[in-house]
Amino acid sequence: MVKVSANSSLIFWNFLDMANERYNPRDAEPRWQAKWTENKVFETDNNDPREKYYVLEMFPYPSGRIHMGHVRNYAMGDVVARYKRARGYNVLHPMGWDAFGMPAENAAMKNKVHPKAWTYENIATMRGQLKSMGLSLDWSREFATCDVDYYHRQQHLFLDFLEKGLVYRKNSKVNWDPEDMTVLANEQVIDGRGWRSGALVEQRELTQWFFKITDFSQDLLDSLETLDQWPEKVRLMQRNWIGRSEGMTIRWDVVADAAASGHDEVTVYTTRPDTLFGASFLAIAADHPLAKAVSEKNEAVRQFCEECRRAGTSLAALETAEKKGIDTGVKVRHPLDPAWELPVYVANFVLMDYGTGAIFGCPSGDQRDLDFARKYDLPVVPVVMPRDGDAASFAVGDVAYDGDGVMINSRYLDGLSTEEAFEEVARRISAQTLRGAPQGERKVNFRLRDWGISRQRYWGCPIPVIHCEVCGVVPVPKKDLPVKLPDDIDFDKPGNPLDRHPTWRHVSCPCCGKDARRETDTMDTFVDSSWYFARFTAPWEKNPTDPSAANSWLPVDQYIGGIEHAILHLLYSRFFTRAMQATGHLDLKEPFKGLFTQGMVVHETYSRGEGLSREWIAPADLRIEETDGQRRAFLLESGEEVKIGSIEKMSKSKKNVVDPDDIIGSYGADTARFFVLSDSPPDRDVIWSEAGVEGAHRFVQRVWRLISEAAPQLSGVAAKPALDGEAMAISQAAHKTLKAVQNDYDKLAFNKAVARIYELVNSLAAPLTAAAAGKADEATRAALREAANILVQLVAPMTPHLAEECWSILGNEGLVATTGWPAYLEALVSENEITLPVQINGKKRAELTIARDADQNAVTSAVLALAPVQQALEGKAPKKVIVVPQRIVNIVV
RNA sequence: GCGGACGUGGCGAAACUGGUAGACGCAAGGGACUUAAAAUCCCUCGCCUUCGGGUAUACGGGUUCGAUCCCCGUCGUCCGCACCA
Repeated sequence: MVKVSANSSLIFWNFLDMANERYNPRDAEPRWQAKWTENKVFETDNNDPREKYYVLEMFPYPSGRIHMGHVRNYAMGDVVARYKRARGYNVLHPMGWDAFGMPAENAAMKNKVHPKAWTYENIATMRGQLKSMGLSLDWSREFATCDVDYYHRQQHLFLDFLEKGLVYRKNSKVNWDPEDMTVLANEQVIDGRGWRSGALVEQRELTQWFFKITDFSQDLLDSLETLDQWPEKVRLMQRNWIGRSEGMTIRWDVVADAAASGHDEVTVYTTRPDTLFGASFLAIAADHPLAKAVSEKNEAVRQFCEECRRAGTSLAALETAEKKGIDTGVKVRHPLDPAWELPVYVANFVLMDYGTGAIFGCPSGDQRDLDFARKYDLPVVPVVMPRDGDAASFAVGDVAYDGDGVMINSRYLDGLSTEEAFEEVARRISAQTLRGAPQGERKVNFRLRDWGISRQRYWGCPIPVIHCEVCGVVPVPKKDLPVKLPDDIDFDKPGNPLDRHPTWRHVSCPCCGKDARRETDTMDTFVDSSWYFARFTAPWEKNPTDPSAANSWLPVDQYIGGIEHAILHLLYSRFFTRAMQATGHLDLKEPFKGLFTQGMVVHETYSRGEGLSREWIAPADLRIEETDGQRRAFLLESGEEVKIGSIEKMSKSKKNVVDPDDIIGSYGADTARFFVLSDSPPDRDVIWSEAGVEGAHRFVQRVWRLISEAAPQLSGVAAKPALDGEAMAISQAAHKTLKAVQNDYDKLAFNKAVARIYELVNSLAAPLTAAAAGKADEATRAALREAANILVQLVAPMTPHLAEECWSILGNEGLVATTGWPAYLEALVSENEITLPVQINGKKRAELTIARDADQNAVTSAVLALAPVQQALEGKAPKKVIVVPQRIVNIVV
């Protein structure tokens, strides 16, 4: 694997007595990294007057070691940072750690290490790994979210949000793991059981802290339009998540009856008021107040509601659950016909936390309502018919019609379109009153819920409030911040260690001075990552931000990270930016101007055995052989053959991981960086393969060999592009590539940049070799020196160490890292003559080389004179000649 | 179920969003150098071919002088949301 040995001295290079050694990244990389650090090349000054550029990659969770996904993510960000720096921007490129969270507590329970020690040790390891990648980061701004200094400012923000009414407390249903005695997030509940304990998860009502993200629902939706440098996919996902719908609320009068205990109306939300005459029942959620009231007197209803609550947890159960309901006995009056009475059911498919927790069922227009109606034998009246339907014969069988169309069976609405009927019903019901208030109103509804941030855990940012029996919930005064996590904790028992700490929670009330207790909930770790990008702009500041620094650096110009954060992290950050604007910490709405979601690093899997006894094998433990096009894998130890399986995301469980340390150790950081950037488009998955890495490494060595061999001949001449003569081809290749690659870098098309650079190296190989042998004249050497410099600058963002090494041996002053981007010469990138493909009837039959600025007539007559064209025309005139300037000529015969 | 994306050689992919399909890399094959190997360099490489050419971008249609690109339909893969009223 390690191929960094010096070349055999037996090899005889007749033209060369030096620089015949292979490039040794283990020597060169640390050397250049030290040089960059020593010169503080990547430390950013907030007072630098140049135009700013903020590039940020999603900061890592300090899990222990970096993985290839990190390498790819950070390599991309680093290319952008180095490229923009060369283009003259004042670049901010910081790094930190998303350091709070469950794994530290799990490690504490399992290995008896303190979460703090575990976390900071991991950070130290990973910082070292990132540094070995040679990333152009401003390490002076580094922080971890578990630093007291950071969460102190987060508590400050919390208090400001609280004061602004953006934080509140309410009862809410949570997933409660009775064994671990903790709340679980939805994604931590698998098939109704806790992901760690395996215990059946219960739904519990707890008082929880919430951020009022719904205050911004409409704005978060509307502003997506302005994020034109975000992937359309992500914007769409956010749009769906916010889930805006336009409809109306309608109040239904309850028919006076002994069964209806204390409820005289039911409010439903609907997006289809036009179908009101097709209504045949109301359905309410099991948690609806009316359902609870009825339950007290009706045992059957109580049991049904109970059943619904139990079934609610697992997704699989929801999918397959039969639509079921139970008649409450309550009847309501139709809002457009007081004589019409409808039954009220409790139904298992109605959700309490969407709309009003109550719906009216229109079986002909909604498949679910139809299934329900058929099951309980409720009327099915078609009220909407497709435009081309026949009113007399139109009927609904087993399939509901939920499209637009023409109203039927709807009295005065008949003949109207669905939109017109919507308007008419909305108008009538809004004008109608029930007990002195309008019976309904137009309402925009959102799927987005407020953000519950309470976590019953230790390793998170403490929520800075105090509960006093007299004064109620009292915010911790800012002067008393930070509320620090206690260090002396034990994880012997399940549950929140803060809760059972002997002294921590006991505190006197800041208002009345009486004994009170601290809030023991800590914040969701998504809070930590919702504003770190703002903190990086002035991490030394005693307030959460320095608004002037935040306003000048933000928004982040290019944010790069995984698609898995398309919704939550990005939505929360967008909310936080708005909330911080409302509280004066910065003044903008959208934190991320450009967003790029990179693909994963995937790898083949290897295994032996079948089913339960299947055992996964790490790639490091085997060797691959190829015979007759068949690839086979064998264990290194025993030689036993194992099965080559599918290509999947690198994961510990499938053991198809490659450790970046191993790759950097044997091939160097440049090879690793270059490989993850080449081949696949950056937003797609890249397949890690040994052959691919070898290829990347060959490229690194090739560049070094070509340049270092020619360097003695080039370092003495001044770089000068050749504008004529033999050497012009060299300068043209370099300048054309320069233009193309900078265009690719602008678009983050790293794979295309790589391809272009390969082409340039291929075309420079022969002249460089000739120059090394002393067979190049002065002009050629000057052109080669210039071309070599350009090549080095082009690769510098991707393989920065190699670039510095080449830069230096070519005799250039200073560092590539601080050298400005070269400018291509227009004269060298535009050709005087172009070759046009000539098609006959759309098939290519000839080529025509002609002056670039030749007019259409000149092109036409030149084309018609071509032999293949003459032949095809057989003396006749062409039917049509299409000349696309600079592109193609097509002759129709 | 709803919404979205994608489908190009043995493989990863290009093709300036209607203009020479397969750049570049990987793998493979042949050759040079070498006692031999590694490294390096050169050549070949979608399929068929009677060597003129024919044919090919999941499949079937359409629009166009011209379609990987636009339109309609079919199949397949992946992703997001999911009882949303």
